[in-house]
Amino acid sequence: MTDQLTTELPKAYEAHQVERKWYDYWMQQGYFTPKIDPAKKPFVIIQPPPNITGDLHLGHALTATLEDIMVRWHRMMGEPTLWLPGEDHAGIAAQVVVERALAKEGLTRQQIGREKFTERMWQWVNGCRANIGNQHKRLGVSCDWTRECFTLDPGPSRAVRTFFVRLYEKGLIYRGERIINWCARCSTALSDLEVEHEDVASHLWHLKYPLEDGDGFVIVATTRPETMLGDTAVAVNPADERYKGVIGKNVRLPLTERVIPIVGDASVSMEFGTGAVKVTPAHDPNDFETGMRHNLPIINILNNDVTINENGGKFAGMDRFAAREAVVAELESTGLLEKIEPHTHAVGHCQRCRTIIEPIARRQWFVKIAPLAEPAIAAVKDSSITILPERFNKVYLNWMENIRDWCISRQLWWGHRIPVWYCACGETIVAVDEPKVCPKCASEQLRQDPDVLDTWFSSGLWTHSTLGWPDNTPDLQYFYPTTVMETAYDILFFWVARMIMMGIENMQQPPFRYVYLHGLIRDEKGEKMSKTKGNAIDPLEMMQKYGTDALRFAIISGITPGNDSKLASTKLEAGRNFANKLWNAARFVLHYAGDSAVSTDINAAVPTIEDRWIISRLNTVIADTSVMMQRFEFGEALRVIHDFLWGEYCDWYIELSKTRFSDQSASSPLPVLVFVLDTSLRLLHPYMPFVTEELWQHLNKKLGLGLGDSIMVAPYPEITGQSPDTAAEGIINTLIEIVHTVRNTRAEYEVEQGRLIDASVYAGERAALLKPYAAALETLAKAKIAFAEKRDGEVPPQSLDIVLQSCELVIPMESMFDLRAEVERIAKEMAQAASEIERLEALLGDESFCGKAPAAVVQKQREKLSATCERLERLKEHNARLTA
RNA sequence: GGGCGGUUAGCUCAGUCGGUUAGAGCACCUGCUUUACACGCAGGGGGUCAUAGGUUCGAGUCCUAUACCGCCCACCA
Repeated sequence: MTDQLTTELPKAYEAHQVERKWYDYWMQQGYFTPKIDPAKKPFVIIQPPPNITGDLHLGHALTATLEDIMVRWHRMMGEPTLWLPGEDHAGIAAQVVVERALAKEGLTRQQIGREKFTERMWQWVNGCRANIGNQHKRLGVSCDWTRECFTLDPGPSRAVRTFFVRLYEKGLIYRGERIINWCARCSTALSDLEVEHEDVASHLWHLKYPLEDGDGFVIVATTRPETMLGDTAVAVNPADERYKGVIGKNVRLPLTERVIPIVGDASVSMEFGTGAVKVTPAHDPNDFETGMRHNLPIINILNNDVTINENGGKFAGMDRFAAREAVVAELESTGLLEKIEPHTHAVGHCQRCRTIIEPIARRQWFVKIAPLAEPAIAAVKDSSITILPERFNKVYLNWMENIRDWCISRQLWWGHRIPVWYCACGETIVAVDEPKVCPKCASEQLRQDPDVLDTWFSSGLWTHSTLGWPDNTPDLQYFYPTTVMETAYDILFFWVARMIMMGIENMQQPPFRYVYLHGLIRDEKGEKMSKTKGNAIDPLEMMQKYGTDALRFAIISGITPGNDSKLASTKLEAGRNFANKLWNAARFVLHYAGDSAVSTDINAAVPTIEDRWIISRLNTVIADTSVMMQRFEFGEALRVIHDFLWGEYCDWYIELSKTRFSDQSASSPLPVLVFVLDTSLRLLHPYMPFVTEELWQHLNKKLGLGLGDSIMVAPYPEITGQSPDTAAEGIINTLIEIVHTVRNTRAEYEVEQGRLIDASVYAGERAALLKPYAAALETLAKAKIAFAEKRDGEVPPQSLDIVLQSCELVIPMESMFDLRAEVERIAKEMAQAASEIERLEALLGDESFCGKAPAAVVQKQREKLSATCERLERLKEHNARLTA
């Protein structure tokens, strides 16, 4: 250990000089890996695996810090603590990143082919994972790197295939033609969650469809006129009087001249548009359902690149939006466009590339989710899982209770390949391991489904696939279910909900006890940070500039569960300043301790009142922060520790200790100074691991405390002795009040800095206990104070008599300044002020001045007058007190 | 259309079970080369807790409306 510590502490804390050193030390010692102890209940967090799409951002830093706080705290409490790190292959998001890199070389993934593309993906993964790992390490995360996982590792991949096969065998995975969300840019289907709706100002086109029998028109309203090329019916509400007679008749669909029926369907709203709706089963989820009910044909009019296909007749080959214009133009020229109304509606966009989504009926793989949702709903309702903050219960339940089947197949090249093989004989084989021959016809010509699974399909298994599932490993037995799932609220549905469903399905019990949802970090203006907007704050830069502990302080302080926060540089400065404050407090202690060993047995000597006070306060802080941390109120707990260390330990206890050091006869404050510092450092360690370790090691080593090898495995503080010590707190509060009052008075009366003020304090039975602090008061308040129980007789003339909460303070004014000189000075100043007022009044009474001078100048003189009048009043009051 | 959150000092935010005089950081003003720290010390100014009602001995906190800001969900074309 000796070589780890510099002998002389520099004047300011230099974060980057100590951080790397301690992280390496912790790693070498193997502190991050828990020991399985069947007698103890473990504390477990599975880290939300960052996407391998680039650098870590502040959101990751927040996640990592919150989890590290919990993990370090529980580890110090002696619980076997596992924090399991990993990374997510991130399906579409990562594929987009590499496709962009390819595009810079003028290539597309199609040009290089699936195999080469996958190779490129793996190259990217290897670089990116190493990078993410290093960035996490800089943040100080104490996770168990020996158990690090990647979603595409063999273990988790087998878990994915196993889960797929089991669900398929239970009939909960099926393949079918349904309306899916198609992204033309990504060329894949997406789940409903991956579509982001955004209001777009558009139009409602009213189209005239001629009745086949030549007797007028039915007018339909649509926001996507080009889809009329795929219409296979018109629907009206059977209760709608306007359309009573037309149900069962046919219309001639313009442009295509197909004859399609008019059907009655109760789902049609009579209030919206014209009450008649065109039915396009291939391109609208509603219409798809209507089509099923009425047995309508499904005519898909779009190619994968969302150009119109051969079903669109002469519009074939046109882009969807060009086709829209062309269709409208042609309808207009044939008199079949009734009108165009402005209309704002929500349009779906691809979450990853912002391309407008097209609903298309396609054959895809789906999870029948309602049976999985049912126990997941129950788990939250019966509080097997507690979601924090509580309000997200409602959000969760509302989504789960209205959940729709989940489209899990993606037409991508990056991800877990769907474990399904097809044989030319028509057989479909669903298996965990690749089949060699067709079980039906023994053919070896098997073709695997080309699609991959939604990336969240594997993420959902993460709580148990990382622990060895489907094998019943010792890790799985011991660490499942995990304790806390800590993540941002924006992936409640994507991830948390699915983990709950899959965890219960596979393990028969929920995957975690608590869900703690944190908010998003925004920039100084409150805007969401993003690389494209250029307002993203890079956590690495911040750590470089302010230190890791300062960054951790900045992102934790002032936050509350589930609420967004803003990060400004002032917060980072506050964190850095706090680290430096601690650093110097420790320097003070170490300086006075010298090189000799110090006892921290605070019961060895008779404690002074301030000793009892600081220990009582420390105990209260331990008790309060313990409750707060159990409630996940880390921002508040950090503030309490900060305020104690700065506002009580440094401002008062250290200041009081100075007089004890200078007084040979006084008892040494060192045992308590060291005890409280050691305890506070341990209390703070989960929040600011580096500076606390560095200082604790100095204390431990230099003072020969024998506390252990590292603060991170030292015990988390617990209350010692009786608490609170109200008697001691009362005395010290009185002392503090006296100091504040004298300082206020000094400032108010503009007493010169060095002048020693005389005062008497009448404090009842506390007087005797306060007396020993007379020397301290001379330093802290620059006042020579005589203590007595109570005042006998009147307050002497020309004295201030100040009644405080717990005592009375009398200050003869002649001790603050030379009375006669002060009276003279006041008289002179009063005369000056009076003549100034006279002059100003005359000036302002002069009509020619007020009339001709610029308004601003007049105003200025008026302000000067009122200020001088106020000053004169104050001088008069002062004078009255002096001559009373 | 449904749901949620926010509104507290100039700024960013805390505020626990409803309980004395509503807090912090930053900014601002005044004064300090006090031998741990100027990344500091001491002192100071600054609040109708969005608005209107209500419950209560007592409301920033609970209830009911309203306004503004933000977010989530949603297949009326």
